[in-house]
Amino acid sequence: MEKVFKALASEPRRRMLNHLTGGPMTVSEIGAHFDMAMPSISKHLAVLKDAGLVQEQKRGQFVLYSIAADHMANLLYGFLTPFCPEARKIVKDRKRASRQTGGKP
Amino acid sequence: MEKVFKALASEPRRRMLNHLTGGPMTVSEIGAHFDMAMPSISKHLAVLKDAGLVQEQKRGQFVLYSIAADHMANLLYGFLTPFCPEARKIVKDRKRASRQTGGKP
DNA sequence: TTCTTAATTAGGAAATTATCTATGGAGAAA
DNA sequence: TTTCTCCATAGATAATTTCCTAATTAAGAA
Repeated sequence: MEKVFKALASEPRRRMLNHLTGGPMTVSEIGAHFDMAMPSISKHLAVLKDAGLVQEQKRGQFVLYSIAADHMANLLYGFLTPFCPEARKIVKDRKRASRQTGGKP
Repeated sequence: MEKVFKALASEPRRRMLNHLTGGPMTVSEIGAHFDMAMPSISKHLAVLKDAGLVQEQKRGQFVLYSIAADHMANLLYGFLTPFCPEARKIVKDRKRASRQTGGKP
């Protein structure tokens, strides 16, 4: 949770996640939406990856990043469980759905 | 969202929220669970309050803090909506339930 | 091979955050 | 009133985060 919330505690990183909802993107494509040097983009993506919020996939000389929306949802629902009883049910339902669609529970 | 995630990006603050699930507590009561000077406790609570994750209530010379679990859940479900379609339904259901129980939508 | 593009790593400056001690203020108790 | 308790604020310092430029690695293209 530490890494997750630290990763989300940055506006550029949250914007990157939003961009990635449109599908996988290369580092340059993502960077095109930001007024920031490329190494900074790369580092932000590394933080998101370290938190498990995105995945990377090398494609020749490119690196494609994609969002790990399911994992992010599981983490946040899990965090909410102690505070919000309904979250427990959501987590359970998600696990069941995941089993049926082939994800490991 | 910036303030919320920055507030949650701290282990002591997340622990404080967990302690508060047991009900309202004074600053000293909360601080008793931490090896930290009182002003630091006070500051962490101020950060949580600024993010809307707790409420404070003065009681004589004491200050009672309590968790704003509903607000926290609404914020996180709202954040998840663009990434996780089911979150939208949850937000909608919560709004409906809130209207029925007297919360303003 | 040599050149170009894509991305990361390295190093350092500036801003933010966390923590402490010391102090201040408001309410209860003596 | 004076004193004590609870809590917040102020100021200083150490640690962390963010961002840049420069250099490096890796893959394609010429």
